[in-house]
Amino acid sequence: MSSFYDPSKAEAKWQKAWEEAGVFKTDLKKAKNPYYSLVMFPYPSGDKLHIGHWYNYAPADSIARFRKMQGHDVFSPMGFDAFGLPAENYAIKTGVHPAESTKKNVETMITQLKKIGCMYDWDKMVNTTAPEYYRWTQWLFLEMFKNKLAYKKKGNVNFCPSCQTVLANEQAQDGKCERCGTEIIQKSLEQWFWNIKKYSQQLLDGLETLDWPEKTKVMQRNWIGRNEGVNIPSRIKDLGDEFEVFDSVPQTFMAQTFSVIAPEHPLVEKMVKGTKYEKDVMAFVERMKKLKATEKYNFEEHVEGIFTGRYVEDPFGTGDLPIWVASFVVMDYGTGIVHCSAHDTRDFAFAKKYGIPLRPVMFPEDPKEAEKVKNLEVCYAKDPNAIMMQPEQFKGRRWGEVREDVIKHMTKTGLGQPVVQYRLRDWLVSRQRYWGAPIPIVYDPEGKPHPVPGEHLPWLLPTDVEFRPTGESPLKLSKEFKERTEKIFGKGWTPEYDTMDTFVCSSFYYLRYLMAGAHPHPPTPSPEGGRGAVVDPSLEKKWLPVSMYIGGPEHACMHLIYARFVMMALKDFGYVSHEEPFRKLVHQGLVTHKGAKMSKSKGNVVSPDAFVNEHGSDVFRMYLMFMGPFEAGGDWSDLGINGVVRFVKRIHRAITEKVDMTMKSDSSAVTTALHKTIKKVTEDIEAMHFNTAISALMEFLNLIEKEEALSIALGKTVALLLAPLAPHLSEELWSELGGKDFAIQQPWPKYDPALIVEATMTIAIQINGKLRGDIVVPRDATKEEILALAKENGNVKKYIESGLKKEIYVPEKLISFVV
RNA sequence: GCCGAGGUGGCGGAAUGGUAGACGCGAGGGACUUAAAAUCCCUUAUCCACUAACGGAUGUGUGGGUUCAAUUCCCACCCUCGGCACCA
Repeated sequence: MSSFYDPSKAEAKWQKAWEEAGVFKTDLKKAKNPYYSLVMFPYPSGDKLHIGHWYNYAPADSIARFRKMQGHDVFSPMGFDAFGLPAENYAIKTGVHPAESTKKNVETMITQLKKIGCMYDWDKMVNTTAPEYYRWTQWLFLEMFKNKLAYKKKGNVNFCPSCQTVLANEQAQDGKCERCGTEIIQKSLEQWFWNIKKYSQQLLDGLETLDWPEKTKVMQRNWIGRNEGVNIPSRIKDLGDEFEVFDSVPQTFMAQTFSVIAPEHPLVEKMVKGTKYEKDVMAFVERMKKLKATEKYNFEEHVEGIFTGRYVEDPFGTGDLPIWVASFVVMDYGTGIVHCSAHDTRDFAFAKKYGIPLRPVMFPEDPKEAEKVKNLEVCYAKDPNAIMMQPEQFKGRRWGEVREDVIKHMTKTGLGQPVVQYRLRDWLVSRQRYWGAPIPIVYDPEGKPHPVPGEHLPWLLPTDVEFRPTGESPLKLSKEFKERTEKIFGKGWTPEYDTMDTFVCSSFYYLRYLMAGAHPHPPTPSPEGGRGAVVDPSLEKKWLPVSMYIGGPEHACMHLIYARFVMMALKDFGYVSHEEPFRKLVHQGLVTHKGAKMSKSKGNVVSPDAFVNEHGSDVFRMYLMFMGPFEAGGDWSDLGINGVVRFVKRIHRAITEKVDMTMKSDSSAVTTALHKTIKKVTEDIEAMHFNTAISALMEFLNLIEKEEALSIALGKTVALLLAPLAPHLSEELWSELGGKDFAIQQPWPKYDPALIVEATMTIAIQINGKLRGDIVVPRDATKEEILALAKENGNVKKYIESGLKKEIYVPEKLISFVV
């Protein structure tokens, strides 16, 4: 046995050996005890793998390996979310076609990924840009269309002036483009939407069944934004138009003295047409539209409005409500028109600004404060102890307890009816970009949309286009695309020129992994055009939901909500049996450097390559895991990695030099420590506390280094304990110790609970809560014996001389004396 | 503003009511070496005392509280990070 360990040689050797033996290939059909280990698949960028990739994939692989050794049939696939803007932007700059650069990037990335040494089953790879894949992205669109969940609508949509495309609501984060950070503007465009809103309640309810981080669930709940209230039937005086108005705080409905309507509301024009208000109101509406279209709309700077001259006809018997157009009303929430009262801070401020009358209906107990409310000096809102004055039958009751009764009252008298509103908006799926899956829709000469029939799928992305961001889809520039459409459908027919949001591609990829070999690389069109089912129902039933999904928290309200929606829709369409795709979800933390997020502009990016080339994958991935708790991330240190470099060298040396074939067993102290270590490492990996699992192994190493010789059984157990964390080192030790097959194919070591009990125990002694000494006693000592021994302790003795008030014994841990 | 997570040595962190600082980095000292690297051994929260040996005080963002005992539980506040934010 050699005590010198060369990671670069050993790692290449074992990666090759694993691949040749096919140890990570999963027979999806035959598997008995399935464990689906999934990581968020990467975008194949031209850059090398960064620390974020390693920090996601390596620990995920550790868990997968751990499960495999525990007897699961682990399926751990890898693929590429390869449609998207970077390749297109690269094409604009260099003229290299996105298909070409993507293909090249995928190839380099596969080589890099293989160096991590993860247990991926490469036969099951997917690539979203392969026609065999996007055929299913298009199929999904058609299913949505067929089931009336896809529709085209004109409306104000988020537009990124830099990416020159519209964006979904989820992708406009803090008013900025999720991709490039440019401020979003509003544009009125006709776009394709998917009706995710229909699944609001189901998306909310499903969260209860999931083993996900609570903060992610909270984020999704907030994003869905369930809100209970009443809908108040209302009518415009003289015009007779009827509509409903949502009110989530119905207790104060009697206080409502005016109404506000969104500038883009279609009723506005009708209300003012031919009246003296028309010119000013429509000018205001135009100004609002322009404002939103040119800059990030800041509501605090722009609380403004204008009177329409119209009224809501006396909804509560308190008089007509003047209707104002107001900048702050959201068109997409409720009905785009709201009744306003003195008991809402924004309504109050608006009324004050324009001198609109207010009428408070509840007051604080303190007469002085109540006077202020009466005189409209302050806005009084949402105080549970407020005393109601109106309506008459609720007089004297508290605002905080009257809600349900008011709703009942309104329902009974026809003033309103209970209703639930959600903040979630429909998913805008069209993009005015080239490098995406074409929307499989064609228009007849009248402009009516028709689905592209299944036999024409994949509806190929044309190649004869120029890459120019114009705000319109580049597909318009393709001659072939137009000709193809006319040839198939007839003269005057035109294709849809927009492509799909890449989040559509990633909303079902976990199903396509199960379709073994469906996406060969490089992609080669199969004679059947990749037909079949989106997923084999028996495999879906067996392998879903995903056992463990690991990825960044930034997807909480994007990918993770879209994928859930798509799965629910597919279940309703009858293609899958589960409605939730990911049973357990874990987010990896962020690896920072010098306290800041790594970025090219800050110049603090750490590239894994130099470290991996020098020390190997095992060291690099173990250091990432050792840095801190997995879900918390950590700050990278160039020096800190030395600890793990030493650990790998030392443990290899200790095992290879000290294991003695003739030794039958180890000392009882070493055996106890070994079993304690097995227990700790098992529990810590289970809980994804990799940092403490590694410390436990380091502690154990510190102990065995002091031994003259070790048994072979101990050596083999150590090799196996290392398998999830340092898989190559583990194989090296396993084979050097004469282990059969691969370490990764062995069962996970078990500990013997009887062996972790030590013969003696150390009892700490506290006097008035302060540690004053400790005693070592035999494990079978009684409480009385221990207390007596403690009182004899030299240092303790002088404290308890002054008189003992109380003594507390915590079994096996400590004694607390109170004097 | 609202929601969530967090604040522990020089640094990364450990401990979730029971010996605070495991494990590692860094630093200081020593051994080996002609020398250096590597490796190994000792020390390492702060302050005081002692240094022949034994000790003592303070200490987990701040201020209170509960308890024999609090990093851990409760109350108030400060700070950092993440998310949401005209949603009637």
